[in-house]
Amino acid sequence: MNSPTVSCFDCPLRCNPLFEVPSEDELRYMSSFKLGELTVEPGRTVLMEGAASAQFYTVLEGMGLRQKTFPSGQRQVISFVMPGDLVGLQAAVMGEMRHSVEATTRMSLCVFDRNGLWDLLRNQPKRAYSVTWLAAVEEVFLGETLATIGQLDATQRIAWALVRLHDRLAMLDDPEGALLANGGPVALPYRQQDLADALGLSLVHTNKTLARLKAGGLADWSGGQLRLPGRRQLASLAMIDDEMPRRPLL
Amino acid sequence: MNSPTVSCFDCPLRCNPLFEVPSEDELRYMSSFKLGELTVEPGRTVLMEGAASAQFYTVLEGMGLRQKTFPSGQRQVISFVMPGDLVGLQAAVMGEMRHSVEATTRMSLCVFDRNGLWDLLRNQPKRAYSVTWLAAVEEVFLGETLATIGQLDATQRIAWALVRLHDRLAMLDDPEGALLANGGPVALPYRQQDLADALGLSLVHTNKTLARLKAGGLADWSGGQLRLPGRRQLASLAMIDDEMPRRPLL
DNA sequence: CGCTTCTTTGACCCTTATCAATGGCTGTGG
DNA sequence: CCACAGCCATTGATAAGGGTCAAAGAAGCG
Repeated sequence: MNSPTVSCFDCPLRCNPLFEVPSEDELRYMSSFKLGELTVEPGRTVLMEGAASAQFYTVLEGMGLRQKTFPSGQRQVISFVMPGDLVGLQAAVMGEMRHSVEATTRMSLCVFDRNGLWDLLRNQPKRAYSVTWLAAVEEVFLGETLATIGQLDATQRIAWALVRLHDRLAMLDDPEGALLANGGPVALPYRQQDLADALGLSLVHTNKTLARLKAGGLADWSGGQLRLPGRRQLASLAMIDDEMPRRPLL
Repeated sequence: MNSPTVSCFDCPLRCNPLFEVPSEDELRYMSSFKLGELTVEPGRTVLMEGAASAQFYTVLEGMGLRQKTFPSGQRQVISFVMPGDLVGLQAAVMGEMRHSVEATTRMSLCVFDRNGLWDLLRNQPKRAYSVTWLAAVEEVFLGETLATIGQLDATQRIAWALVRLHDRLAMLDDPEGALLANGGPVALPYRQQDLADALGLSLVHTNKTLARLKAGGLADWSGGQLRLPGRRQLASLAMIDDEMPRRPLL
C-alpha cells in the first residue's frame, strides 16, 4: 500500500467517455476521500470472503475476478473485474464480504475508507446517487448472468460471455467504438478455467466449445488476445439485445 | 391505485424484527415520501422489462417474482419477491427495468416517486444508506444464487432454494424463530415451474427431485405449504453456511 | 532445460432434458 | 349436477448435452 500517486484530477479513467463526467467540486471531494492506492500482484487476493474490510476500492488498472468457493472446493466466478469497477461495497455497507476478489493481472486500486462512505452518502448526494447506480448496474448484470447460466446451452453461454467481455474491454481501450464494431483484439488475461467456472461449465467442454467457435471463424481467444470477427452472430446466438449503459465512476 | 391506506407509522412490517427500527423522524419523512398504495392481482405484471417506470415500490404484502424472458420464450426467474422487498430501484436509478416483476398472489405495494429518490438521497443519509444496503443485499443474494446454479446439482439446488425460501418466510411469519427452527409450515404460493425456472432445471426433473426429498422426509411442499423437517440436512446438502443478514426497510 | 501451469484431444458415461401420457383439481356452463 | 376445459402435478421411457477421466502437447519461467 503506497501513498497516493494519482490525483483524482488526473485520473486516467476520467477522460474515458465510458464514464460520466464529474464536476470540479466532486473531484475535489473525491480527492480528499481517497486514502491512497493499493497495488496487488497477480494471483493475490484483494478481498477475502468472510472478511470485514475497513476499505473499499475502485479499480484503476488491471483485471481480476470475484469468486465464491464452496467447502467442497468448487468455485463460482461471479464476475470479471475491470478498471472502473467498485469492489468491496458489500463489506463497506454490510460489514462482511460474501465473495472474494482476486487479481489476475497486477492491479492498482483507489483506496477509500469504509467510514468515509457514510460521509459521502451524507454530503455528496450526487456521489450517493452514483453508488446506488453502480449497485443497480451490478444487479442488472448479475441478473443477466443468471439468465444466461440458467437457460442457455454451452455455446450460447460462451458466446454471451465473450461478447460482454469484448464490448466492455473494447470500450475501455478504444472509446470511439471502432474496436467494438470490428471485433478487434482486446487483452483478456484469464484462463479457460476462469471462464468455465463463471459459466458453470467444465474446463474440457469450455475448451471444446471455444475450439468450435474458432473453427467457425466467430471468436478467437488465444495468446491472451480476444478477437470476435463474428460479434454479430455471437450476440444473436446469445440473444443479447441491448448493451450495458454508461456507468458512473467512483 | 388507491389513496394511502396505511401510514408508515402503522406499517405492519415495522414491528417485525426482521427489519431495522427507524426513528420517528425517518417515519415522518417516509410518510411524506409515500405516494400511495398499489394493489396487483395474481398473474398481473407489476413492472415490465424495458419499461421506464416513474415509481418504485416496497412490497407490503403478497408475493411475486422477478423474471427475465428470452425472445425464444425461455424464462429465468431471478428471485422471489416477498414483503419488505424493494422493487423497481433499477428503473428509478437507471431509467429502465431489465427484468419484469409479476405478482403470484394479490400484492399490495407502497408507491414512491422516482424523483423522490433524489430527494431522499440528498436529505436522508440514513435512508440513503438503507437503499445502498438493500442493493448490496440483493447483490449478495444474486451471487449466492449464481454459485448455486453454476456449481450444484439438481438436488442441492432445490435444497438450497427451499431452505432460503423457508427461512425468509418463517422469519416473516414468526419473528421468534420457532417456525424456522422446527421447519414448520409456511405458505409458498408458487408453481413447481417457477422453482424450475429459478434453478435452471426442467419442470419434470424438479418434480422428481421434490418427490425424492419428500420420500426422504426432508421436505414437503404440497397444497402451497412448505415444511422442512430436515432443514439441517438440506442446508448441509446445499452447503449453506450462514444466514442472510437483517435488512433495512424502505 | 526441467518444472509447472495451461491448453488440447479422445473415450466413456451420467445427469438431466425432452417427449408423452395420465391423474387431479377448479371453475364454468349447459 | 354433471361434462368439459384448463392448469398443474406426476410418472415412465428415451436420448443428448455436457461431465469426468486420462494423457499428451504448448508455453512460460527460473
